[in-house]
Amino acid sequence: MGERKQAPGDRISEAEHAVMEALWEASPLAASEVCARVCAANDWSIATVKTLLGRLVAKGAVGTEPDGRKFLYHPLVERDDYVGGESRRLVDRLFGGRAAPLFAHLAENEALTEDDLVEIEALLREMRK
Amino acid sequence: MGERKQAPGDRISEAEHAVMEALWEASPLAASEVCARVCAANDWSIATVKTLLGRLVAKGAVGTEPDGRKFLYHPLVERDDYVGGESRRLVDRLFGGRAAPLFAHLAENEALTEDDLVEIEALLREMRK
DNA sequence: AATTCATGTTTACAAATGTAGTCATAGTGT
DNA sequence: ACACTATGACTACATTTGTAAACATGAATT
Repeated sequence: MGERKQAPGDRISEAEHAVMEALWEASPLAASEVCARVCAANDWSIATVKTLLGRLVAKGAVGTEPDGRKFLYHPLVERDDYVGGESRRLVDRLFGGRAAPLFAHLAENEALTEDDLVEIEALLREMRK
Repeated sequence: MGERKQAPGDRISEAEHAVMEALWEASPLAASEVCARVCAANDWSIATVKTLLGRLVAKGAVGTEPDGRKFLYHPLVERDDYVGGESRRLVDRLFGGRAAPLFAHLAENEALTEDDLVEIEALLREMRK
């Protein structure tokens, strides 16, 4: 059967997610390199990053490979899976699993740019093909 | 400028959200009535519901009106505002504020039903009008 | 060899969250 | 009047999260 990317209870928290983004953008990275990419934006210290990395490893979302005396970290969860899971959760929780109301909401809130509209139209045509 | 429905730090948690859904569906409700609607589904006791209601009142998301010796609870936050805010947060956090990639994701994961497609197409036409 | 530095590990601690018990109090039934 | 019962308020407590310091260890530098 399918692959289990992550234990179900081990959700990635919001702070952890910022670290994941760094690793998805480039990996493997050392803790210091992750900090270089996220500490300023989030006003974190290296200690915080180390904690978050440790928790992500514990959750099975990040893997390590030794590099000399230190570790390099790399994602074990794919961004697509995470993002898809989170999107799905939101749609399930707020819209009873239906995507159309979400879309309607974004439209109402003017969260849709002209580019979005064009892209979505293209996607729709693609799906209809 | 715009209205501030809720202090920014006072997010509604997931458990609290279930209570809000009950109140959005029908209000005002007594605590026991809320429990009647959510306790079974979430395997909660009345005590849990009372705690959640108390927290929601503290957060300013729910208001009370006395009814004899008890309270009736009603939402102070509109569902549309909550849902819109959460949707926006997700799109911002995961898709850099762009809705199209979210849409693409839902499409990929087959999270879009035929009905969704039809509705979204209609919405698009509406926006183009 | 001694000092410094980077790094992973352990520990810390407050706030939020999930879940619920206890307590005081005010009606209800008898 | 008195025992129950429903109810809101207060208290409780484990877990998760955000944020970080302390510590041990091994490498780098002098």
